[in-house]
Amino acid sequence: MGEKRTPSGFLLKQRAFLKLYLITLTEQERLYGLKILDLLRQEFKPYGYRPNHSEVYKALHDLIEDGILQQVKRKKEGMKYQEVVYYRFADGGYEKAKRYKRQLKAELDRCAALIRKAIEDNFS
Amino acid sequence: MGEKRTPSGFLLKQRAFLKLYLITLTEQERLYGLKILDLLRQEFKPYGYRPNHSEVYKALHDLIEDGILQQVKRKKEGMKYQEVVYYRFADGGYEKAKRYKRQLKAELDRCAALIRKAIEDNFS
DNA sequence: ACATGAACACAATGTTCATGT
DNA sequence: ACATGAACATTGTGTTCATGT
Repeated sequence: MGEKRTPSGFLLKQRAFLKLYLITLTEQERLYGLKILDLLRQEFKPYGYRPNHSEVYKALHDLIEDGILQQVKRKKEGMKYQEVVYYRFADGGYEKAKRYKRQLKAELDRCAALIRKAIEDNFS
Repeated sequence: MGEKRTPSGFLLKQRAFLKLYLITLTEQERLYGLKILDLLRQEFKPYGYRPNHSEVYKALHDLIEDGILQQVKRKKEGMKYQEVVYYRFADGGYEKAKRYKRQLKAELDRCAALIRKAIEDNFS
């Protein structure tokens, strides 16, 4: 019945990948949802990856649920009325963020190794 | 509405990854479904990846639909009665296989680059 | 028990709709 | 038009069931 589904451990999921970037972006500059989306699309364009807006929002919401980020509603630069949602680390969130990043580093290394192996095994 | 779903172009899918290995295994040794599964699980164990039997069968069936492989039902080594399903390249399948592998090589290179970038962007 | 395969169920993620500025 | 978010739909994949040796 309500059994857990055990992942097979293939490559990391897009959601986790985005969460990692969102944490790093929060460490660096203050941005809001759609601006982040623009930025990521530009960054990844040469890599053929174009995330969509929902994934970014869902990743942000995940990070809130994880207790890592919190929202800050602010007036958009220059705009009088339009309010947008910026993010900063929640109380104790920075520690959690560092832990999450450590995990993801291991995951990325694992994925890199898996792909390297596939290239060796199939193209040598 | 029967609209197509455009993939965002994140990492490659498990199915494609397995199809690549199945082609290469077909070039090398004659194996059947569950033996292939055993082999792959052993190979990937150090990488934390453990495919399940359904994915392997689905990948094999995909390759048949693609016109790349065909089934050969044969008695299992030593066994008198048990028939198992081996695979070989279908007519013209080897050419298709080479084309598929070329594509996958590009995909794997792309994924490797994406992961390398993520490591640089988030851990430097 | 091993082997193959289909059916089913849940998870990941892309698309559309709703709401407001 | 931009921005946020939820709802919905489809794909990807893990689990279970069916059938036969």
